[in-house]
Amino acid sequence: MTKKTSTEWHGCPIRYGASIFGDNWCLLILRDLMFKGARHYADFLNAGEGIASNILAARLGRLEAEGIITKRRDPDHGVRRIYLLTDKGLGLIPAMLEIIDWSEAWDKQTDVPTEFAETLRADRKALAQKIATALIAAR
Amino acid sequence: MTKKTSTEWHGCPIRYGASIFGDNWCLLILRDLMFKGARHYADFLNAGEGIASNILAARLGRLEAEGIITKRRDPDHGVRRIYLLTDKGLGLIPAMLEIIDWSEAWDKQTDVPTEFAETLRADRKALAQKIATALIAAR
DNA sequence: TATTTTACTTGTTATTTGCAAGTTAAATGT
DNA sequence: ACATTTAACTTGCAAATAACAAGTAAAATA
Repeated sequence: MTKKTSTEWHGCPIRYGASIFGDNWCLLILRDLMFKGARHYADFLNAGEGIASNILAARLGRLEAEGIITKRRDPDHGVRRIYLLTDKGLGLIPAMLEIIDWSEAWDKQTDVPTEFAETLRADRKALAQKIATALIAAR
Repeated sequence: MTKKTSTEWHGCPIRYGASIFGDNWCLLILRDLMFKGARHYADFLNAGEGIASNILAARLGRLEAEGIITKRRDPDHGVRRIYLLTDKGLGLIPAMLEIIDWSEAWDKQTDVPTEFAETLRADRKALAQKIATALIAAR
């Protein structure tokens, strides 16, 4: 990737979106934050995807730098840090839901829980809102 | 990434979606196919992002292997190949629109044409359908 | 005060990317 | 008919990134 920093970079929404979505590990971290209740470093490490510790640190740093997540001390356990989605991060929920819907539709091995799939089909916007509300409440 | 090919891989829609969305170049190729009328190898090469020829070939191969695009001879010019989105590929339009909307909302440098942005806000589903229909007609 | 928990770093090796140049097949020009 | 050009790749190599194993530091717990 060269210095497209002047013309194309600025202005293209996919180009910008790709800076977060165009990364395997970022997507999985966001998934864990949105749908699996992950909050701590160890939650991501042990999510079962086999991310390496240094890569995880790098990605969390990138997401934080982009303003998609925040890091704070865990009041219950000072050495722990809690990672949370910012409003900007919550804004990615609809895109994630579309990906889920697409995978469910086209990948035979994908298996979304029936209730989730139904709610998704019935009213995406409402589901996105519901998930966001729950995550905000858990802040 | 280790051999999660057996357990987690199967079943998780984000994990599957990440195989396409979790790649910078795939996203940009899809963008060019959906919104920029790209059809030939050279169109992607010269899209202004600076993708290397070998990487482009690898990504087109991956997308084809995943059933997201098809490759065919250009009847007007036998050495040329035409790359087209399959129905599965068209199914990614809604997810792309969400990413566009998100970037427009959160990135200051992103600048989506007003008309497009308005249509997007007004009725995403209709816009997705309209784009898909146009692409099918151009097949 | 010694051990453990938790979030990282560091060093090394393997894999992937990016770049420059080359190859092949079909079209076009002379 | 033959040489040149066009278009889609391939190949080889250097540079960047990721994966793996191990280690460190600060706060909690025993």
